[in-house]
Amino acid sequence: MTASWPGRVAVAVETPRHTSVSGLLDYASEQPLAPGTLVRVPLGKRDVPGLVWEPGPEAEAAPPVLRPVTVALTALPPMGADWRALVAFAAAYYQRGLGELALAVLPPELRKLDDTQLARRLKKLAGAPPAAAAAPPPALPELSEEQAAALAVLGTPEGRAKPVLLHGVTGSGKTEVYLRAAADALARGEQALVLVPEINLTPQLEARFAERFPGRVLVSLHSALTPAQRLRHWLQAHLGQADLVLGTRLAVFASLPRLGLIVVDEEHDPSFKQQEGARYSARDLAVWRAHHAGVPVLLGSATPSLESWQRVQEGRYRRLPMLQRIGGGAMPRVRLVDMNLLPRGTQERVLAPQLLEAIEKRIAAGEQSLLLLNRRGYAPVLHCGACAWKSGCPHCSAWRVFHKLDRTLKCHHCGYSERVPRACPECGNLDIAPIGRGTEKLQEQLAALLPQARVARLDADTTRAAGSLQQQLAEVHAGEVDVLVGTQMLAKGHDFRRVTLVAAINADGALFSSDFRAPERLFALLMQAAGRAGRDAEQAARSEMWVQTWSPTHPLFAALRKHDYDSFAAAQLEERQAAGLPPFAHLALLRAEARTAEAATGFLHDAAALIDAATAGVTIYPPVPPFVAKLADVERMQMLLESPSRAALQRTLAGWLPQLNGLRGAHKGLLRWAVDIDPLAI
DNA sequence: AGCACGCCGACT
DNA sequence: GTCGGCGTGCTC
Repeated sequence: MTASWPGRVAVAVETPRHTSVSGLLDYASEQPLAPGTLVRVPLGKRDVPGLVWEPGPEAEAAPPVLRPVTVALTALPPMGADWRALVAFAAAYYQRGLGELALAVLPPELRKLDDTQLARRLKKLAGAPPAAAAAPPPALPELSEEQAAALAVLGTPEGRAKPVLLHGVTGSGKTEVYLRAAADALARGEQALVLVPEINLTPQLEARFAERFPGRVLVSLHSALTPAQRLRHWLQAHLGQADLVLGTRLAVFASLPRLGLIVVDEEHDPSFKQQEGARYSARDLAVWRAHHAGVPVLLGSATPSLESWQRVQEGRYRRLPMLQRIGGGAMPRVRLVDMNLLPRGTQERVLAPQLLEAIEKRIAAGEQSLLLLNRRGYAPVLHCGACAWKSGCPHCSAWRVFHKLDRTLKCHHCGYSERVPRACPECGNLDIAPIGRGTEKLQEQLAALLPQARVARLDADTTRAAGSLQQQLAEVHAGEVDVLVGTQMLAKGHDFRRVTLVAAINADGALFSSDFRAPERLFALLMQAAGRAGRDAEQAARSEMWVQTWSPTHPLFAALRKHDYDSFAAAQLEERQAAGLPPFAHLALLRAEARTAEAATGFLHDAAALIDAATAGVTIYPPVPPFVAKLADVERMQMLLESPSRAALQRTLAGWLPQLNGLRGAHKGLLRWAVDIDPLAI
């Protein structure tokens, strides 16, 4: 709490919200400091970074004596009012400390510099020429009817008054619409912000923007940049030098003094939700930011999130359909393989014979096949036939995965890794066997089944080294690969011209998950995967999407066959409404971590007891363990809160979370807790 | 979250 | 005799 006072400034300081010290702290300052100024202030024995903020409501008891601001970094232009509003909104909505969030979304390098170092960097940036001599503007491709129609709508003020959902199938040319919309913003002298779900997707989009806008300053913002690059790009955006900012979810917090357009590509992608710390949704914040700044926001997807889809139904978003592929190519034909019909004992070992045959035909024709299996490693678990030992992780409630190439057992959750034992560690039996299969094994099997083919694998293990993803993709593009095996990272965005067959090897996993969003995610993934085939219109007619499934009668597959997102979405929304789930209800998840499950559960129970659920208009569910209950020797439990009213849920949380502090002492072994607003997985 | 203070076990 | 374990408390 703080009051306006001569010589006094309110500062948002990096302190977690669940401590008594939260919100704004007061400091003395001789010179008046504008809100948004970066400062360092004393806190206890430390010097911590902070941001000057506008004073909050009057405090009844101001501290008797104020400590002075240590230093103000006045070389850096203060963070603007729009940026502060965004951060303040996000902190309140996601229930985090203002200063904690504000400083977490600034480039980490910024806090290390003093004012003179900062001034030097800024001077260097100001001196840099604004990009090389303008290359000739490229010839613009002719627009399809749907692209032209979408742009016509976007060109009118009414068309931009609401968030726009660009519902475009893979290959329909959404990117061209982004480019034209960005061109409009640039022509108005404004900046465009383009968000993509994954770092992997930035280079190709960056290339297209760079080609289209020669002479304009384009910067990227994502966590794979070096600290110095990230600071430089961030500063270029903050100073208004960058015209185009392209980045992953963290870029939604970029400081953009001339913001004129926000694009969220693949808006349905779960990667837009931060899964640690402040668990914000960059897509939702993008919509808020655009609305607050009065600029258009463009959400693009072939399979929109049901949240966005429902908003279209309610008339809050405008949908612009783009359902034709450029060049008139058809979507690939979907072929289901009923795994129940395969001979017993063969299902786990090989692909369905008809799929194998189809792949062989592609190889003979010089075309490529893409096989998706969402499991890294050779086998998800090792098993001893004699004593039933399995390769569990000693630190997590999960199996350690057998990686054959480097002969290790690796936990994909905590990273614990050991050499594969020669014999069962329990009983000494030499006959320990892998169960199930991952991408390594699939690649091995394919190589044996298709000795004439060049079989490559692309997953997080093969792309660990910097640049290796781009290099492997280049090999695929160059036609040096016949069959490409990989995880879902293959399904996203990459434009494979020679691929005419895509197969999901084990599509079902998600269907049996307890997560209510599993069908939505699976449908999106399969549609996206299908979009990888037949990007070349000439081949589109012959291209196929194969799905191996144990539940061929699931309605999801019927919709997939027809590439019918609309009916799938309608059916899902009906189920969600009946069950009182998002987007018809709002969720928050309180997660607790402790030495023992009992401590975590006890804390959650006590926390629940603080709320009068009936009066609050909120339903509180009993604590349950998450999918991986123990992670790195920490036991975890979570408790779901649900309300049909977002406001009621927000009100409850705001009053409740500060009280949880007082519960800490009563639960021995409780390590920490956190709330996740609008959780994606429950 | 840091970083202190503070009170009990095995080491040079 | 100290070094150090982490419990509890404070930070404008």
